[in-house]
Amino acid sequence: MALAVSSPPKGSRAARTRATEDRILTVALESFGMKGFDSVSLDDLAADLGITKQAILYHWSSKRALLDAVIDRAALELIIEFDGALSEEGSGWSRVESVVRRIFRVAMRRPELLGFIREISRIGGDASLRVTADLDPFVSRATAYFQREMDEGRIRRCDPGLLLVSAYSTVLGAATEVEVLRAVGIEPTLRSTVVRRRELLAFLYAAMVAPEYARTQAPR
Amino acid sequence: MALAVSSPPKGSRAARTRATEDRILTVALESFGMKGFDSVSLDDLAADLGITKQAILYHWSSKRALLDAVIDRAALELIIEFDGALSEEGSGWSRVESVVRRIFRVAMRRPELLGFIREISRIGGDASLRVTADLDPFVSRATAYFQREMDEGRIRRCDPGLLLVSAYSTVLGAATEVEVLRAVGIEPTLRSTVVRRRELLAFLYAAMVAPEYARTQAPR
DNA sequence: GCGAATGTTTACCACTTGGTAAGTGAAACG
DNA sequence: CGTTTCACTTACCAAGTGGTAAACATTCGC
Repeated sequence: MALAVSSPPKGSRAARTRATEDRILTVALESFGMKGFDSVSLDDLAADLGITKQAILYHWSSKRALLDAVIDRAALELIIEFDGALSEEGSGWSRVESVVRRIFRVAMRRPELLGFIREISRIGGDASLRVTADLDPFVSRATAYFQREMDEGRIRRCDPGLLLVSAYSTVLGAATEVEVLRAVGIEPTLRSTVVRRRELLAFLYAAMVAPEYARTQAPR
Repeated sequence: MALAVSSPPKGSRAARTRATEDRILTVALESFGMKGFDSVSLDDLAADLGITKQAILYHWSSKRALLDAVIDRAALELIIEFDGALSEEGSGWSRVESVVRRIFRVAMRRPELLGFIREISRIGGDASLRVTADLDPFVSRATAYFQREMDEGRIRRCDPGLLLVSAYSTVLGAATEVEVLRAVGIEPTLRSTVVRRRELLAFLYAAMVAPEYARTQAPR
């Protein structure tokens, strides 16, 4: 499926180069995230882009180098998607809720992004180290936020890192494990997604919010 | 890494055939689960087994047919690992706790099994349908169990299917997302795993157990 | 306007992929 | 004991893999 008909190139040479690399990274992220790194050949990518594989290898010296670039891109997009939520107004539960809603939105609209992170986890090695390094500032911000909320008694006290992992994998799972959902008889329609998000928020609310604080706040 | 030196074959011919197919399925499950279906070639598998790729193709007509067999094997092993926990003594929280402990044990000792299920979810299509069908009886039992516990007021009332998915992906995530754990600063040692399991049980307890029932039971 | 840098293509290459065909040695069977 | 069946190997093959070399076209600096 050649998405791009070779359109008349516009702008300065540098701009066009940037645009091409951008398109390659976008399509690569989508393909790697949905099908897996090894399942996508450079020829596949090139065909989707309407160019030849050697054009890709001109911009990155190897498939592996391209992967590194895609990792950086994915980390950047993840941070853009989620970091804002940590800076939003509101405190305690309302901010957690906004993060969850954002993850659901991403899972619905950009499943390849979350799939890609999972794929990188599986590849392991240098790739994992790279995404870990890329995401480190964001993770620090998130854990610090949790720590603060715990100190102020709005969130049940526990290990902030583990809380982050639990919340992450719970939301990611409920949002992305379509086949598992099917197995338990939940067809992934838009309506069912809304229901799932609501129930998941209740689940997380019960798990995270400190009981004393909960009494002063309505769950939703 | 040839695991098996070609040992002197023992037993009847039928028995040896069964043993060979068993070894192939075991190694295939491990490799597919850890590296992904497309990342493992038949030559790789054969090398690990100390046989030739054509020996594999003798038992299954194609790589895809082998995958189907591995799916059935994985589903069977999953059911063996977990179904027992549903039949164990105890009720309410104690039984949930035993299932969680079992998943953690599997995630620690057989990471390839859970990784394989996730890989199948990603492959989608017929493969997903097959594992879904294989696991259906178990899923029915599990949801029925949750339903019963809710009816008797021991578990917070909600959609049993979603509860299953949430619990599944939470535990699976905390148990298997090693790279994510590393990203938040938790090195996956044995000791940290024990800590994580304890915290996760508290997390699940808060999320699942009905408040009225909780007052009559100690969390651990 | 011209040579040089740049982005892309065509033409290859060595190697790996899943899969086929034919042969081989040992066990099963009469 | 002979032969037939079975589990497996050796010998291939066409298609696809990541990657290289060189030719080519466009745009930039001058």
